[in-house]
Amino acid sequence: MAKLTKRSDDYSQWYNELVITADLAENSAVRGCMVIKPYGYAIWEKMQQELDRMFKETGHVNAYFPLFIPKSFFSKEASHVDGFAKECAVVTHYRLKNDPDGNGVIVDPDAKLEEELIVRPTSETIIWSTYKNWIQSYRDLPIKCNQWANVVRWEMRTRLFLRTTEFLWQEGHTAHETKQEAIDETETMVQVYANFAEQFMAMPVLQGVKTANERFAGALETYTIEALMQDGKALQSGTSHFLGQNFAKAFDVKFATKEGTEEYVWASSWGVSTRLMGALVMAHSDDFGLVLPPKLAPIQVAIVPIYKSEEELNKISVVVNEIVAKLKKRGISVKYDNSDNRKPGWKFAQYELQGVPLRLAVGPRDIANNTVEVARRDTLTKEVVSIDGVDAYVADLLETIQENIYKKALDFRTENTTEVNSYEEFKEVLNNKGGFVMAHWNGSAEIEQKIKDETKATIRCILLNGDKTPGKCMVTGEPSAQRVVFARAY
RNA sequence: CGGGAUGUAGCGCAGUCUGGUAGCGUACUCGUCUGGGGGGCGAGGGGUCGCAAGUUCAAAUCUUGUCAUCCCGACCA
Repeated sequence: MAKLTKRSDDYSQWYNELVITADLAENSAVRGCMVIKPYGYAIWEKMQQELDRMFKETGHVNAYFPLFIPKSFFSKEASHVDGFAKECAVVTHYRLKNDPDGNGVIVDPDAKLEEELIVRPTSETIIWSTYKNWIQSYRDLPIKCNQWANVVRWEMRTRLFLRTTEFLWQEGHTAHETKQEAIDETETMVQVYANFAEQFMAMPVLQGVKTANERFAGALETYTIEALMQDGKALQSGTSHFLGQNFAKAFDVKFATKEGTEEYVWASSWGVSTRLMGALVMAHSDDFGLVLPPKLAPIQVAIVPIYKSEEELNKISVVVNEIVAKLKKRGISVKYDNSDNRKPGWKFAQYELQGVPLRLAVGPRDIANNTVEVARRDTLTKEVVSIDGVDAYVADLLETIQENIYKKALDFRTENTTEVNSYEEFKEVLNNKGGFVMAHWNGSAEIEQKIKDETKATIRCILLNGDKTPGKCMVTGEPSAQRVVFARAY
């Protein structure tokens, strides 16, 4: 297998090669759609597992809504249509037939649907048309549903995990009695995402709200978590939307209050997608391959035996099997790779490429000395330690690695966050350094657009708990309430 | 949808200009020596050259058409 392109040579090629060679995903026969391979899917499953647990802890339940949405539902919320209309796949027919000219099958023109169906790009409309039937009184509220699903957005250009035509995600949709309750829910969920990103992905994120330009189609407020990739570009990694009463009004969802009056329901929606896989890859990995945080690694420890003869392997296996049993007892996922069709050197390189946090090697020398060689993926360092107590050692080390890669990412972000006070300085930092640029802005959509047109940088968010010192807009000199976060983004 | 490029073995590519036996690397199969960082040697299997028409004694190579993919731009989680 050839060496990866270096990040410094071509970051985007490095990413593409890494996703494929680490066996996470590949392009499929369908344009813009990917095949998530077992190793990549195993990481996604671990993400799902943790997120699902966090959703349930915060009072949510899972449900499932249809893939298809009647076209008429879509037109009910005006800004929502505007946002998604350009990227919707549409089902127009329900039957094929044999081509009378003998060229395989064709769409049967007699099987045209009376009402065309949209393949969901997101499910607000189908869900709110359903919630209408579920909600009569305040006693029916709140409703806090999540669904794990696939969605389709017909993108022009796609990249594995970062932007694909079909992708997997979860979408939470909640209905509340009061405005404040819906806002609280929106904020709770962006906090859940931030906790997940930091504690499990070891990826520091900024929390903030989007400007009107960047807001979700149909939302009154969009909260976001923004992560910084190693090439200095930002990646929106999760969003949580306060939808106000927009969808309740569009679908006529009202409830009877305690006082006997009738009110529209307040709503939120929130989601993260397989894009998180892209974030995970770009946050930690290096020129040797993937670096996975132990908490999300499908294999936390790989053990490679080094032997000449079969009897030597048997001796090693006895010792290794004990180690495996002890590690499993601690809940550590371990793979003893005693396959004989690859050489140790090949296995070392392979586990490195796939980001396995720890690799143990056991050979005749170790058997003689009662030792094992422990290699860390994050630092690429090796140590020889005693087999006695190796399980405790490994358990500690996995925690250390989790912390270390988080710290490394956090240091990187700190180094690549720059305050600027003039538009000149702003452009200079963007072009020469990248990263998050903290600058004052007058709050107008026009200036935001002008900056985007001139520099390709967008406002990633307005920090929830950032520095609130006022200043002057870097472009117009007008008053600004606080600095906002700019960056070039994926 | 605009600009650029590419379709030849599972993968990566050469061969195309100048038409004449289908090639290389890697992967795969068998044997053997090996094994503490992507092994060595020997033997072997695998391709209607994207598809369709045309020119020619002869087309991967020339002509026309067509399909697909990738990269760069506008859209986006």
